[in-house]
Amino acid sequence: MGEKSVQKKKLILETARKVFVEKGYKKVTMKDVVEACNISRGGLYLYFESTQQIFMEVMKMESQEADDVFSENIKEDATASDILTLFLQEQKKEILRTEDTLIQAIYEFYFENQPAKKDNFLKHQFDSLVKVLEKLIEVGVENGEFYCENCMEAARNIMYVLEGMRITAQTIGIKEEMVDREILFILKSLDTNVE
Amino acid sequence: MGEKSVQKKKLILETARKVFVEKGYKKVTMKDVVEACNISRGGLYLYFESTQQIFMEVMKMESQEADDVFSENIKEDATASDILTLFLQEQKKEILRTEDTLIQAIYEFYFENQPAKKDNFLKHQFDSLVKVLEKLIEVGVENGEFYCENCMEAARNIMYVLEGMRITAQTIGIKEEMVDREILFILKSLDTNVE
Amino acid sequence: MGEKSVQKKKLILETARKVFVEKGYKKVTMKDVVEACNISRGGLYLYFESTQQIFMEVMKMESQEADDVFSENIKEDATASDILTLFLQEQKKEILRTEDTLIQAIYEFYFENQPAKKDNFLKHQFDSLVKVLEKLIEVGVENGEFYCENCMEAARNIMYVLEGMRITAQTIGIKEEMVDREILFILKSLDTNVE
Amino acid sequence: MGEKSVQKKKLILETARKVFVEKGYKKVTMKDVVEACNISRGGLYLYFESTQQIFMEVMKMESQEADDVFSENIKEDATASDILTLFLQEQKKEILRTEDTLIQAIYEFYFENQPAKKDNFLKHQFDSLVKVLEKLIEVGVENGEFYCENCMEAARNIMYVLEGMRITAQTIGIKEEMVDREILFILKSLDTNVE
DNA sequence: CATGAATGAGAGTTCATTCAT
DNA sequence: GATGAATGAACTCTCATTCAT
Repeated sequence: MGEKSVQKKKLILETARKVFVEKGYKKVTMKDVVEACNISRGGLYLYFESTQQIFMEVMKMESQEADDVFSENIKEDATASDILTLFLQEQKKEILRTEDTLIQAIYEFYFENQPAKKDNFLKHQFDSLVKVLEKLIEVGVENGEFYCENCMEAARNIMYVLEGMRITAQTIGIKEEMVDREILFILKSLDTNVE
Repeated sequence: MGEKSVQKKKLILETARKVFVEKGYKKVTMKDVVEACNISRGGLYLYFESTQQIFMEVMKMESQEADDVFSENIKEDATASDILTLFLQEQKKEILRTEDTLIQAIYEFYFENQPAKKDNFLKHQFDSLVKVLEKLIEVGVENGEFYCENCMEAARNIMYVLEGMRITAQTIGIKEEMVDREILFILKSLDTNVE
Repeated sequence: MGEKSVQKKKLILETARKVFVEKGYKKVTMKDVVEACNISRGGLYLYFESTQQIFMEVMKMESQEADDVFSENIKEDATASDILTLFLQEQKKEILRTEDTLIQAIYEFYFENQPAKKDNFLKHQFDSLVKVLEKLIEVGVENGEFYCENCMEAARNIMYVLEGMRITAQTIGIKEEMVDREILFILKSLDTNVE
Repeated sequence: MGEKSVQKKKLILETARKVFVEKGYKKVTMKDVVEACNISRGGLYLYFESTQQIFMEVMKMESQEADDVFSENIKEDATASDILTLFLQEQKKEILRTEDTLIQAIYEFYFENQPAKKDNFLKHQFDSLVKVLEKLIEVGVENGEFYCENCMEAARNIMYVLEGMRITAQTIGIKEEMVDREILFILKSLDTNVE
């Protein structure tokens, strides 16, 4: 595949992403993508053979781009507490974002294409965030920033709370105030001196 | 609509439920329901005019049936701690159940049919469970069974954790062990004397 | 068929008439009639087996009722000219009436159920009106009221003009002014002293 | 749409025309057209989205083709009388033609799609023929070919007579002899020296 | 590589007609 | 007689997918 093809493929993925953001996963048809991309019906099939394949590549692209945003914002002299707060603020943003987000499409995708598959992007992300949090809490405890009786469980618990808010935001809606209360609750449970 | 019709309608709903369990919400067609019910194409339209309508009635039926299961199991002399434990065990069962559950379909439905509608069954259920938990914790604290610094937030936090596990179970999978750990974490955070 | 049945049949026909007035002939379904009549689906079939049959009976009913309206309005001492004028005014009313008229339905019916059938209600009506006009003109000529070079043809010609206006009114519309001009044209051609 | 598509579109219109000739307007379904054209179900939708659209284009095609037929037959040295006679002969042919004519379908179409719309093909045709006749009679009178007391009304009157015969032919039938008599009647009323 | 016309399977929906009650 | 539930044929419309150019 030449340079040009790579460009085109990328263009298709970026346009398709918008379609998935708009319509979720299941509802999207090859026709939708073709029309959004302004390419020919047959043309799309040269690059992708199903919406499933397209979506998987969209997610891959998405995760590559998103990975670094968080780490970029960490200052050199940041404390564990700083980093955790920053992380939770990022999560809050994502939870409350209702536009330009693939989250519904991703959930839908994993409903259809059941768990346990090796390249479960969602699982990978979840697990790696758990690890980051565990490390962070460990460091925070060592520094005396945090105090917790069940530190080992805290990281995973935080992730479930975040997931819970994420799905709640998508289905029954959630107010910013509620997200803030939960973040505070999390920080307090680590015995930080938040007010 | 006579007595017989009511029977048939119920039969359709029960059969349709199975279809939704199997295929989720969006994928289900009127044809699917027709075939599962072994009725004629036109026959279904005598009772329902869309899969959306069918699904909403299935949810209503489901919630009516489910409502009492929990309360039936509460013993006369149960402590707040007993009841909370029972509640969490019920939730655990639901979270881990991957067969015969409407959960994916419900999420899908609410992706498609956005929040804020008065008859948002999911929201109603969430809110009422929050209230139940709040009351329970309040009673538990009064009895000296629970101790917590942020009692007011605990109820809602528990719900988000449960929601988080529920969606996690559906998308990336969750092991029983993990659910147990979270339940324990919750109980410990209320300072019960769980070991 | 008992007295009661006769009543019911008449009720159906009257209601069905409204439906035909509203929707024309071809578009009307048995279902439409059933719903308009507030009777059961099966019930209608006890009396009629198709919309065609219903429509034919509606037309029969219609023609029976309409027959005498014209003759009732003729005064004892009316001249041929008076009667012709009265007739043309009646026709004008019918041509301009766009509500509560079966005319479109009737045309549609005869498009579908081709000419020459014995009981062609439209043909019968046309022919009898031609005869009435012929007689009228004959009398008028004898009385010296009318003068015409081609009297024998005049009657039929008038009928075609009226038919032409009738269909024009239904398809491309016609203004009252135009109808008046044609009526005047007809009267002048009979050399009446119309101004 | 390429050259080839234009060809195919035309082919569809020509085939569809036959279907409308055969079945009228309302009764024709997209399926009928698909089957008559020997194309695929979906194929037709690439070109047209409803029978209404198809029919309107069929009428447009028809009128374009018909426009010139009349004018082509007019000789250089034709008198007004010649032209009028030619015109009436053409009309006679059309009135008596019961095969291969769209007339019923057109009436049906305009029953359904009521008057006053700008692109009312029937109205346009009627009005322009009135004008042609008016001009013709004017010229004829100037030349001394015609004599008439109500020349201004004659043109429109002729059109109504023709329309009347046209609809009569379609509903209750008309014999050639009758058409001839009316044509003669018209010519005589213009005081031409017809025998 | 790219196009877009063409196909045909399949979903939604409506109704004439029947038939057990 | 009367009902209305049930059936199944027929129609509309949409798309994934192919293929000649």
